[in-house]
Amino acid sequence: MRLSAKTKYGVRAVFDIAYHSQDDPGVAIQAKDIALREQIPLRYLEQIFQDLRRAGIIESKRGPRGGYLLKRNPEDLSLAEIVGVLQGPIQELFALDESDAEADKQPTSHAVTSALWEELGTVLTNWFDGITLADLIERGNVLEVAREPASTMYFI
Amino acid sequence: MRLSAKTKYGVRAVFDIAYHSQDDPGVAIQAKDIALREQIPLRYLEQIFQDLRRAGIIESKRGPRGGYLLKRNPEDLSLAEIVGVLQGPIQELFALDESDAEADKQPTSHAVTSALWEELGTVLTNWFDGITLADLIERGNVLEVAREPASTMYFI
DNA sequence: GCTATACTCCACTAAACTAGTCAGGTTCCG
DNA sequence: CGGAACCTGACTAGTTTAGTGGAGTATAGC
Repeated sequence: MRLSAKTKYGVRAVFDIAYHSQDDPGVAIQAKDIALREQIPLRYLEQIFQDLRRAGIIESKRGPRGGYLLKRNPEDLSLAEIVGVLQGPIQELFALDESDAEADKQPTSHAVTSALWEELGTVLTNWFDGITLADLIERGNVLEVAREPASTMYFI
Repeated sequence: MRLSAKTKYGVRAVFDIAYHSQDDPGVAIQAKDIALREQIPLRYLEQIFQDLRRAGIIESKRGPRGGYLLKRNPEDLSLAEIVGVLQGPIQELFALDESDAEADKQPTSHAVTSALWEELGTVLTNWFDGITLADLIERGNVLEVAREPASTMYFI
């Protein structure tokens, strides 16, 4: 039940976009740069971005000076959404299968534990819902996380 | 990151022991009966019980009239311990690997997200810590979960 | 319009993990 | 001492994870 690398990468990547476009939200951040800064395999990162794009969390621009942008304001983007896209809905992480669920209507021990997992799902969902990208940006600012330049700048 | 079948089985199995030995905590509950009631493959259940026994959560009695017993009072046994044995420590579920952890000392985006996962781990740990077997027994009593007789009773 | 750049789509795979299964052994109650 | 019940460790089919790779498409800038 470990948190998957995909999710960790995804959250960090979205944070990276948000953090590096604080001043100018209109400029696209390139996957190449993100991969470099965040230590994520480029091809894998591209795959992750496809998921996030299809889910409407980011949008993409092709061609030279292309890249990725947040589709919404950081204040309106919760961790729950990002994690939900990359790992599946949080509430379902602890849910039972269909087959198990049927047995739960009778008062068996299933009824006790399934209620438990559902509560847990709710606790987690609320936690993830309560954290926005804006919160993460602020944390980054407080910690004075370096805002590294884009790789292309080195070659001007 | 789904909750594994092993954990779900394990929690239900321990609950089953606790629930069926409410009156007489000294009597051993047999794996065969638990497997039957809780719909768990017997051989797999035995494997789970070995983990729990080695972790000091339950103890076993061999031979005829053998079976499994809680090693502690239900009030002193938290969900955190059971889940911790079967899935690994809860705090580590969201933790990073060694390799990632090194990068976190510098103020990079890693520092932001790793702090996040640590907080999440703490939230979860606290939640699991706060639920004891005694709580589950009470829930079972409230729901009037049937206390089925041992299978051996059918053959007297 | 050409071309380099950057995203896009789809297929593939090695390694790890999950959810069991199986065979044979040990203990100990009656 | 027989058989009920737990004990130990190996084994495996199927799934998931964490990538890699190739070929294609859109576009900015000359």
